[in-house]
Amino acid sequence: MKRRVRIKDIARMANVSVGTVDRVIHRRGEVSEESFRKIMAILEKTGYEPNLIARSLSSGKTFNIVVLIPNPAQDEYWKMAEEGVHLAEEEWAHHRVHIKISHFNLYNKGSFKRAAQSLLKSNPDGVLTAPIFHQEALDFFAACQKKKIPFVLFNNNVSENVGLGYVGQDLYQSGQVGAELLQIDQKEPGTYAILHIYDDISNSTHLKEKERGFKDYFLHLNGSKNKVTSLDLNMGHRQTLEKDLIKLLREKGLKGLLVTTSKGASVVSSVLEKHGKNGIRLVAYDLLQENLHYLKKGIIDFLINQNSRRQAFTGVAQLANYLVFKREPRVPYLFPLEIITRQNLSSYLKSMQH
Amino acid sequence: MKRRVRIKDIARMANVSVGTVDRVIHRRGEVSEESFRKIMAILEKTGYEPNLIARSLSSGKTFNIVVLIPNPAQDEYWKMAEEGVHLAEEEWAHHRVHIKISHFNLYNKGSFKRAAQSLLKSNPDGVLTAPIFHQEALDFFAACQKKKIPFVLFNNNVSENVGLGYVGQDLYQSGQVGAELLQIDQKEPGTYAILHIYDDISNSTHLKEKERGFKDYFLHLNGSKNKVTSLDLNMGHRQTLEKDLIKLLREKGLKGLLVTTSKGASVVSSVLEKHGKNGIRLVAYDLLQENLHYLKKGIIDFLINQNSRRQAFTGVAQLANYLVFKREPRVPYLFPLEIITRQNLSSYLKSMQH
DNA sequence: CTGAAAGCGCTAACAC
DNA sequence: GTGTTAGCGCTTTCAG
Repeated sequence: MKRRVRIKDIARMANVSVGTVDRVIHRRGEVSEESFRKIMAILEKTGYEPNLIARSLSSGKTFNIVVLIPNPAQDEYWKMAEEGVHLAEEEWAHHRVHIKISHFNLYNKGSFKRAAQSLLKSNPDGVLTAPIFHQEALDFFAACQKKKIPFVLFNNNVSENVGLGYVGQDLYQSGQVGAELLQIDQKEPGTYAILHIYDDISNSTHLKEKERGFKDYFLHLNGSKNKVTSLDLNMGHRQTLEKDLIKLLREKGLKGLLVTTSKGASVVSSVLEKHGKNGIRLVAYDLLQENLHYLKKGIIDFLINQNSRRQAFTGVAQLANYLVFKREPRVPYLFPLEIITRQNLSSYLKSMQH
Repeated sequence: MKRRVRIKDIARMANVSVGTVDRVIHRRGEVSEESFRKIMAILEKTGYEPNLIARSLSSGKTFNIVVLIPNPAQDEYWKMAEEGVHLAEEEWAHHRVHIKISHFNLYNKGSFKRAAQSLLKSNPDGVLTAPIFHQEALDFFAACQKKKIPFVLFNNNVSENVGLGYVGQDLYQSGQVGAELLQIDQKEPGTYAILHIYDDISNSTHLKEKERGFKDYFLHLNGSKNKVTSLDLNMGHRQTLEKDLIKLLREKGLKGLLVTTSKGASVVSSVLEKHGKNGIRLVAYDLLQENLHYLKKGIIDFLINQNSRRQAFTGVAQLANYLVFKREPRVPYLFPLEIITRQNLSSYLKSMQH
């Protein structure tokens, strides 16, 4: 059980001081050609690996990370994300990583812009955010770049991502999985709908990504004669929403619905429950309380778990690893598309306790 | 951004030295009533949290963990488990945790006993193992207890578990999920079979747990007129195996098969492929190469991912956390029952790269 | 009972 | 260019 080689060991072997070794390890220059070569050789030969724990302890740096996410009071999904941030906060506190959470209104681009503005003023060492508003996010990222503030995205990606990375699911594939779950074992062709249900305004560039996957799935299904539609519904106008929904449900041959927003599932579920399920399959997103309720009841057939909690946790970890240990995140950090049924639900709930 | 309070701060506030503070923190005694009280009060008030990183760095202790698992050459499932161990090894090396892997023959109780014996002689600080052989495992655990060696189980639990904890899935529930996946959207009652397929000998107390869940699922299905059977097949006798299998496949009304061993899936798949799938649903375990092949081909309909890699990784982590940071593992550490389909498979493969 | 001091492995400021 | 040294926060030994 031979111990790891330390800087001190390298120094002795090279007949130099630890200071010099440190300089070549960090390529800080001010080292003679000769020493550099010799030390590098020994580093190689011994397979030196720095003790990152000691490094972080000694460096004495502190880091401020800002997490910019929707207000958790508006949405259980974002509440779970915030929990993940708090978990990460505890974990990284030992490394002097401090986290500040900044909220914006999920349905108000202006609030995002304002929050982003004041965030920039505080000159954080890193930023984690969910780029819900496409254009506004791009502007923000440009500002971050100018100020050389590293940033990580989660929940949804933007194709122009120039940050440190993305943590989350492949939304296109997510749409495909949703489609598959609706279509499994359906013998007859029929109608399948993808529903975007939001509050107030649509901010849905990333929901369209799910829609693409959804539609492509049916397109590539060999010889399928299915009809595929999409529908945008506003939770703000509950009356119209229900009317539109019921109209859809009445359509003959309707086989399945995929609801893209985690919040929208309960609305659809309640209507479907009143109207009668009639074998119409329903797939939705995330382990929100209401969704669990309808899953257990059999109104929702499958949930796809986006795990905002772990996404946020991982997002912070990516950033902190970069700052503290200079570990460049491998991009993107893709999450599995977890399928939740009535039977495996409890195993997911239990595993979330960790 | 006020910094965390350190031992040094506490000491100053209490007008004592850091040594004394350390003594009360660790209840090492040799401290006057008065000092103890005063320091405790300050500890409380300031909400002192030790810096575990610094603690581990300073303590200078090294730990030897032995991982006792089946030979990875025998089985891809165990190969993945070993990968997880290696990952954990890297991660914990900074904390002076050394890991030694010891193999036994998956089909030979004697080899387990021997490996366990010699393991005990090395007096490790902790043990992680998969208790494949029930009775032998119990004997081994008793020995560990006597020598006060903490141990963690993974892959399958034993009800008499007196160790530090269990890392893995709930096998009873696993059987239920398997049953559900076979039964989803089946309109007519029919026959469902659970197959235990092993090499040489059966070591299957834990497979029976899956069987219990499987059977109970159908039992509790309201008003179901399904027939449920179980079958033990020996891969060593390929001829008999195929004959028995084909006999089963010919049974009228056969709707679905659950294969409990990850290795068995490919055998059943190949037979099913030759014989014709005829709408017989097949559910199996784990992301083995061959299983992926048959999943993509549509022979296997669903896989349940046991994630031996992450199980082993987590098992080591539980043990290391206990040894290094004295963190008592919350028991048991249950893993989700992940459902893999053709569409979400790639998301799992990608997410495994982390 | 208590304090002082050395040291874990590494960084960084400061001499020479 | 290079070596020395003082920490980072905590543990542990050794005087007293």
